[in-house]
Parts: sequence; structure tokens; C-alpha cells
Amino acid sequence: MSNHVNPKRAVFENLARIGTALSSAVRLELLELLAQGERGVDELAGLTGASVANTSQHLQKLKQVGLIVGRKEAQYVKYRLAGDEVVALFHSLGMAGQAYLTDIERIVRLYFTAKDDLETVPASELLERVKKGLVTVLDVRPSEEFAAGHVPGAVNIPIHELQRRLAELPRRKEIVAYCRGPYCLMSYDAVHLLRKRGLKARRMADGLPEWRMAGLPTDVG
Amino acid sequence: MSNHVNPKRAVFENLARIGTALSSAVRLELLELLAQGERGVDELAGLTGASVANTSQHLQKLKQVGLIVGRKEAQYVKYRLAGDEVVALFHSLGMAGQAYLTDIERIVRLYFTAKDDLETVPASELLERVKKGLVTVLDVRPSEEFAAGHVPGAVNIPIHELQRRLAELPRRKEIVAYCRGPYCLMSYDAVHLLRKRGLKARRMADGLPEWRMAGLPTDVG
DNA sequence: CGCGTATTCAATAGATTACTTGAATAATAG
DNA sequence: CTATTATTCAAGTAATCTATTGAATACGCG
Repeated sequence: MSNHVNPKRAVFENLARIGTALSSAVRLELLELLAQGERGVDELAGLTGASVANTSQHLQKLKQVGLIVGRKEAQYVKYRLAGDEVVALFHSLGMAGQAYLTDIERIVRLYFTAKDDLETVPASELLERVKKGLVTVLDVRPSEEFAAGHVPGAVNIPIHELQRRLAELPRRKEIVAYCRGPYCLMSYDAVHLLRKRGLKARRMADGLPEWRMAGLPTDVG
Repeated sequence: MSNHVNPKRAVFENLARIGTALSSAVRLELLELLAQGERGVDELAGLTGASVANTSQHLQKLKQVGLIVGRKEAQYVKYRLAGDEVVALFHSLGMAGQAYLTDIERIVRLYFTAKDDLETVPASELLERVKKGLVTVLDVRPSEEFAAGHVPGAVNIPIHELQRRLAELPRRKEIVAYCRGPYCLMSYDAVHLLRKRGLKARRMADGLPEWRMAGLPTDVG
């Protein structure tokens, strides 16, 4: 028989490099942001609160293991996720965390009401209900992200404008809000606000990256 | 609106702890071994080649983030994976690695022939073919692992006994070999040996942990 | 061309991690 | 009870990782 030790070790050592890439909260936040679409270094630094140089270094690490790819456009470098496998990996990590790191669940559930978390709409059911006109889908992400891709038929009201633009939403029809993913908190706030104003609102179970992952269609523009 | 910074950061920091747990080749090897079933510390130390104290420390880290659980039995501590989410996470990591860390693919494909890698049988198709008696499923793992759970109808011939016990296998029927998972190399060797002896042999695409994950049935004993 | 902006590189100090060694705990066997 | 085995704990050193700082590179603009 052949010598098993070397290639096996080498495989695990390479996988461990990916593990290392996932071992920093900043890098995970970067991955979540990049799951929305391309972004520049400066922009990412602003969103995460880290310095530009530090953000660049984290991005390099993610790039080295192939989780993200960079594209030079004029003087900017635009980064994006390397592919769907990365979304799947990120999602698995979140699932494992929710299941076993009880802290995470506790934090989320303490910060918001447990009720909100339970009354989510699975993405799979949503699409047909939208087609039948039974629900209004509300995308609370910034306009640029909406333009880059959104759930078909969704209305875009960024979270900061929601209070001011409440009149645009139907008072009787059910509203399903979504944002970036299961750890994106904007849709929690949206549902909270809408309910306070007497509207029927729920959260979509996942965000747009998971929607895409599930092979469901998106519209652009 | 509420203060987003804290809970979100806290979530990512907790997920990063899981990432850290995945950032060591030794720990990944331990996870792969534990994907087969319960094992003691000493046993794991022997299999990985690390010292007992070191193995114990790695196991502690995996336990701290909830990926594995320990059970005390007499003077032994038996560890096992905490649940299916861990298998899913491990699998996602492997997929991401295969897709983006070209090293891994290269190592695997260089070490074995590319042909072997392509001619795999998807687990989903296998079960019905077994029922119809069209294929013989060969489990080349050690007997203890076989006893802890195996594909229904599978024949167990540990890889080291394969050469000696070749006569037990049908010469005309197709043989599908499997072992622990996509990075378990025993089934590669088995297929290699069987083909050299003129038998029709292929590898199952994944191993038993993935089989279990897919919700397919297993037999014990 | 020179200037401003975006990004990366290089060097550094502080924190974290890995593995070893030797001792401590826990449970069984004689 | 003592000896033995399995596991964990504690301490120490070498190595690695993080975030900061300041400089270097690359590109577009006027």
C-alpha cells in the first residue's frame, strides 16, 4: 500500500489555512459584507471600523486562501467572494455556531425578542406568495446594494429612510423584510418599527446571499 | 434605530472562535477521525501521531467551541462530534478548499490518477443499485468502525486484509468502495488494488459521514 | 508633469497559539 | 491500599498573529 501520511497531512494543512482565515471577527465581517457584492478597500474599512491598512491586510489573507478575489478598476481594487462555496461555508459556520455556541443564540435572542426570530418566512415559500400578490417584500439595504441585485418584486426602502417613507407601504398586506443575511440586523429593526406603527411585518429567514445560493432568481437595477 | 455594533460584533467574535478551532491541521484530522464515531484520547493520539497531552489540549479547544462532546466511561473519556452541523461544516470547508486552494486538488490528483477521482459513484444512486443486487459495496475501514455503522448490505474487508481476502469478492459484479470521507485515502488504494487484479471497481463519491448527513440509512453490527 | 487618492508593503510591539515537559487527578486492577 | 493507566493541568519557550505606524506604489486628474 502507499504512503498515506504525506498527502493527507498536506490536505489538512491547506484546509487549516482556510480555518485560519475564518478565525478573525473582522475577516468574518468582511466576508459578510462581500457576500452582498463587490466593494472597495476603503469602503470596507469604513463599514467595519478598522483602519485601511489593517483592512487591506485582512483582505490579503482572505485572498491568499482563495476565499475572495480582487479586481483592479481604475485606482480602486474591488473585492468579491470567490464563489458560492464560500457562501455555503459561511452559512455552515453560522449554523454550527447557532447550534453549539450558545452564546450567539443568546445574544441575538436577548437583543431582539425571541418572537421576531421565530416568525420568519422561509425564502422558498416567499416567491410564490409574491407572485400571487399576497405579500410585499421589503428590501431595507442601501440603494446601491439593491441595485446590484434583489428579490424580484421587492420594494427598496433603506432602513434609515423607513420611518419617513412609511406611507409607501400597504397598511393591510403583509410585509416581509430582508437584508443581508441571518446576521444582518437591519431587518430586525425594520420589523420592529413597522409593527410599532401597526403594520403586519415579518422577517425573511435569510438574506439575499442565501437567496442566491438557493438558486432563486434575482432582479437588478 | 438601535445600536448595531455590539451584538453583531459579538456574533462574529463567537463564530471566529469556531474558525480558530478549524485553523489547525491536527484538529481537522481529529475531527475527521471523530466523524467515524467515538474515540478515546490515547487512541486519537496514536492515530494522529501527536503526543497525548497535545492531543488532549486540541480536544479541549474543539470542546470549548462545542464542535465535539466528551463522555466519561470508566477511566476513559470518549469524544465524538457534537452533531450533524459539524459534519456539514467540515464538508463545506473541504468543498471550499477543493474549489479555491488549488494545492489540495493538485496534491490529491497528483498522488492518485485523475481517472480514479472522476469515476466516483454518487451516494444517492448507490442505495437502489445495492437493493437490486447490481453492485457490491465494499467498506474498507477497520472492523470497529464498520460495526459502529455502515452502508446497508456492505461487505467489510479492512484495507490491510484486502489482498489476502480478494476471493471473497465477486469477479464480475461491480464493486463500489468507500471509507471515511472525501479525504480518506483508503478507498483509493482499494480501487487501485482491485483493478490491478482485474475486478471492476469504483469509489463512492463520499464517505460514511456524508452518507449519514444525506439522511441515508445505516446498519450497525 | 506634479498632486491627491487608493491601496499595499514593511517594520514593530503586544497578544495569542503550539508543543513539550513534568506533575496532578481520577478510576480501575491486583 | 497500592500500582497502573488514562486524562488533564500548569508552566515555559518558540513561533505565529494582530493592529499600528509610516513609507512606497499605482492610478487618475488637472
